[in-house]
Amino acid sequence: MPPPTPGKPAATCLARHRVRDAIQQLILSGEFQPGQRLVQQELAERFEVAQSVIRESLLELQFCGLVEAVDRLGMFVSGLDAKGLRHAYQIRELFEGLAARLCCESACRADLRELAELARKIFDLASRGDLEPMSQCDREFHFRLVQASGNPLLARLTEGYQMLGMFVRANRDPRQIRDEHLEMLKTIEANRPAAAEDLARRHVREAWHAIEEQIDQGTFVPHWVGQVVEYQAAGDGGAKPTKKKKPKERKKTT
Amino acid sequence: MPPPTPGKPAATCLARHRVRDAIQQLILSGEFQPGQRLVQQELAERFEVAQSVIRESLLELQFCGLVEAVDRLGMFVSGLDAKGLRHAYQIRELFEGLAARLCCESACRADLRELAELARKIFDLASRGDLEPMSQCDREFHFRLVQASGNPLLARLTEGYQMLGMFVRANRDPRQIRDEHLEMLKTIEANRPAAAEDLARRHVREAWHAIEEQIDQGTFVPHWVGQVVEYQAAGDGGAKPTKKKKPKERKKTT
DNA sequence: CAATCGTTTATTATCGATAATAAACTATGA
DNA sequence: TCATAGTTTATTATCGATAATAAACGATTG
Repeated sequence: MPPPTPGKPAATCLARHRVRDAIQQLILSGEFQPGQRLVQQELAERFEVAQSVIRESLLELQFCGLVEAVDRLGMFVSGLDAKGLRHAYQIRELFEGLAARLCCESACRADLRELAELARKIFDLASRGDLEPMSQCDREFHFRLVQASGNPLLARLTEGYQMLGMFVRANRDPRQIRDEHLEMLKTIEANRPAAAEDLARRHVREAWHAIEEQIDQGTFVPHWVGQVVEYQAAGDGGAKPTKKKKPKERKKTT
Repeated sequence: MPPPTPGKPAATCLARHRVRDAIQQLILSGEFQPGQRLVQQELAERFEVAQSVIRESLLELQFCGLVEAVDRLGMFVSGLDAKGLRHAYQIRELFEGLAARLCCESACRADLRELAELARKIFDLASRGDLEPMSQCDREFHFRLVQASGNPLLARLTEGYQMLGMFVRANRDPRQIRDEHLEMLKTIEANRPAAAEDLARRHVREAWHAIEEQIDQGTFVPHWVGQVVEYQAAGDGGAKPTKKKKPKERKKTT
């Protein structure tokens, strides 16, 4: 007769997931910088779990694209270079376009209303200069969009992989962003799939152009940006043992 | 002074990867059927590694989309239903289209020559009725295409996730497949990105239609098909604890 | 001073054992 | 017979320890 052990929180989430989310948070918040090495033992002590739990969490994050693993060498916070971002945006453009198109037949009124609400909120926050909440809202807008698309694989890929580029902030006119969002929604509501797809793709392209400009001007900060959204998804990934990573920053013999 | 231990194979690959590939093979070959439970202990004995190694391998495969995990319950070979396949093909269409488009500026002559070679080989094999090698060749064709696109993220997503749909066989006229492949290549060679993208997308749509027809007729076998290609990539993924899975097939008390 | 080789150390990869949990089973009572 | 509660068992999740490995260090020699 095993009593429910009243002292413990029943139905607790897997430690692996808890730690995964926490580390993700740390990466997105900037506390863990791109390129930084993630030492398993250190993290294990920090989160008070065994090293193997950290391993598994990092594996999940690897597949999210937030960390990269090199066999026998370690795991590192993924870097963010211009080329990688361009590639990510090429794909994001497809995803958002497909999402918008599919939404024409899948999104319900409630979804659209909520999306419009978010579009306005993004504008409000931007007007007030609250950049961080604005970014978060913007991400949520796009997450909701793919969720409303009715293609779970699309949602999983977008959320799971985070599409890398979703976590950098494009420096654009908030008014324009809002208008693009709203027009997209209007087109979806009008049930014009081709037009909606086109608008969504254009929207992503505009974002990319803004980021590209920042990169060219040297004003781009190669940082993950944002807080973890409430979503529930993860990993994938794969080991690319061929890729070499700077193994530096190893402790000296104290 | 640790001598190189001459008895052991130096620079051996991670056990995790070895096992991952082996299990993938077993799934694709059909020995492990969709829906089947993957018991860690069992696999650990079979591959002569610790259970934790199996865990990590399965995690990787989960992110590939080949297995699904349910927290505290186990891992199962992914199922293949009509809806899931449709969603996969929606995305595959985008990916192949983008790949073809990008190839116009990225693919070198050698790539194109090799692709043309493969296109012919696919036809030859199909003519002889060698369906399995044919499927493998076809997959290789599409893998090479995304690799030649010059967008590594695209390649990783396509290969890593295997795009699910890439591992079912569409029942089509081999001649038509060949012609579509070759026309696509010709368009790439002629540097007509928009046309190439369009052709690639159409090609995927055709494949999907063939599969859809098979499904409607009830002649579709819900099986993973194929052998592992030599690629090196992996998962992502994420746990979706909400999803319920048949926990059945548990051993009786012997 | 530069290059090479062995030693040390930090770190990952793997292992075997234990704790936690969910399903299967069994007994009990209406 | 059916439902329900307790027990057992199969299995996963976690832990702590060990083996394997790659970088850092240090001495030795040209």
